[in-house]
Amino acid sequence: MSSSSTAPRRGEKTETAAAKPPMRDALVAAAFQLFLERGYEQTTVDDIVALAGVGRRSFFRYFPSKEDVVFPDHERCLADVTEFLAAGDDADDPVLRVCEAVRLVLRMYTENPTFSVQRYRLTKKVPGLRAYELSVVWRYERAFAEYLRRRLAGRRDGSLRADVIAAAVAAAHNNALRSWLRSDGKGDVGTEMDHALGYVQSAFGASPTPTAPERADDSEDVVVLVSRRGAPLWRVVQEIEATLGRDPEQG
Amino acid sequence: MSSSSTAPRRGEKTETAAAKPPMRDALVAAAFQLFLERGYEQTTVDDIVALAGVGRRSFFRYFPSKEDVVFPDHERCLADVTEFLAAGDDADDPVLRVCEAVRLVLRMYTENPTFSVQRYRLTKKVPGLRAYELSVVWRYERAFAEYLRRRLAGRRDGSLRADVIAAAVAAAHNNALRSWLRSDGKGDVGTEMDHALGYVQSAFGASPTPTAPERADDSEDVVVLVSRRGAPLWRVVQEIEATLGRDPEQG
DNA sequence: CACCCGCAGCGCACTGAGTGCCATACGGGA
DNA sequence: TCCCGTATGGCACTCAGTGCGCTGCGGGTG
Repeated sequence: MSSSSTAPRRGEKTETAAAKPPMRDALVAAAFQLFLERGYEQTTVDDIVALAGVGRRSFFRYFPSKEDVVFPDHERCLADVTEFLAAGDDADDPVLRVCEAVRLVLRMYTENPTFSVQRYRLTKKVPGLRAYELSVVWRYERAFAEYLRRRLAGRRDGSLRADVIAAAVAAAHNNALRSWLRSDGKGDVGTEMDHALGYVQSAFGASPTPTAPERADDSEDVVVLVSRRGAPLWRVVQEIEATLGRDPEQG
Repeated sequence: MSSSSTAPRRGEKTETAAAKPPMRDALVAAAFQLFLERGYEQTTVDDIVALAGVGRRSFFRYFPSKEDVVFPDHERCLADVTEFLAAGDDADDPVLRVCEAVRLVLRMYTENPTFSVQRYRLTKKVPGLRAYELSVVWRYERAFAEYLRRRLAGRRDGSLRADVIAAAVAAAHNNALRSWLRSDGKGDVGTEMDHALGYVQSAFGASPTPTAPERADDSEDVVVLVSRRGAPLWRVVQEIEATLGRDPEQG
């Protein structure tokens, strides 16, 4: 399932090579085998440890709860995302930085398509797992929001913008990811993700292709604005600010 | 706490007036009393039913889980929101409709400020409750997204837009609500919520004050657009479409 | 070599949430 | 008076999760 697909039998000491934590992987493999053939709720932790040939207590040393075994790599991924955001340069666009960060999450899914699809089917059926996945996804969103809050600190509505943009990016990611998972991992997620994130960026006024400004010519910024009938002046101003993604008092 | 603040003693039959489900309210009151004085995890269901003077089995007849007693009115509110969205006219702006719907949720909080603030403090401290609240909030977001998906069906990126806008509206709501809850329920949530939702509307191209177009003069629509250096033509077109909130092939 | 120490896993017993089943009490209608 | 539907209480059970102490192994040190 995840790297080591066969559960090493108990008693084998120091496997030939690979698998740093054999026990952990064995538990994940055993758990998914049972989840897929009987269902999540019909599988007890005792069943899992019996199949894996380990003690019950060991399960809870590797996974704080039964739900955690379904998301064995999110903890690591969240750390990667946090680190990536912390290492960012203050020069680059915050929204783009978050969009790049969310691709790290996508990569975690695409690295193991069959595993991801199986998990998706599982979480779709079991309400408890859906709720748990929600709390997992929420932590990514919090990481995005906190990063944006730092970067937008001092700007008008910085906190609000941070929350909304983080939510929008996460939603776009989930939309593209779910579409890919529904199609059993076939198709080009990357392009779909780019498209979804491009929509978010356009909504929040970041240039859509910054890292590779396709066919950048030498034209200056052109300001055009859409105002509806009856929109008061302050709204027009706010619209410009929102589109520019910055406040008048700050560069 | 919620309507009936004192727990009716067991044995009293058919209270004088008010309180349709006395048992339910008594359980909520007893639960919060204990949660506040000992903490959530330090309170067992047995403690709650003992204080309320009812049988343990009755607790789980009214609340599917211990967590549910913390959010006693969300089920009703979710039904209200769903009904409100279903009853919508096809003429009005979908984004605005969702913004109105989210105000129903806000109202549920503001109807009982002290209760809401207490619950906020509780959920902030207890990770399990935060996770549960997440799944509750997620159901509102799903209701928004499904409504938007229906309304945006056929338009380009309809599903994507629905998800992203729903997430943005929910995030704006949460931002304003949390700010209000942090300040112990003081201050004008309504205005803050309007401001937050206005930001979302401006980002997704809805006119910010549609129900009351303040100072509507007779000016025609003016199209202005912000294009960055190097943005290709298709991006400019997409920007216009996004700002207008509709597709060229549709009205 | 003997000793000690730390780590990884194991076993056991316990708490507490959640469920199924049945008994009971109340109230209304035939 | 009997019957029946509903609301509640009580009991026993499963299972997730925890605390504690035991064991065995490997590695360092005298």
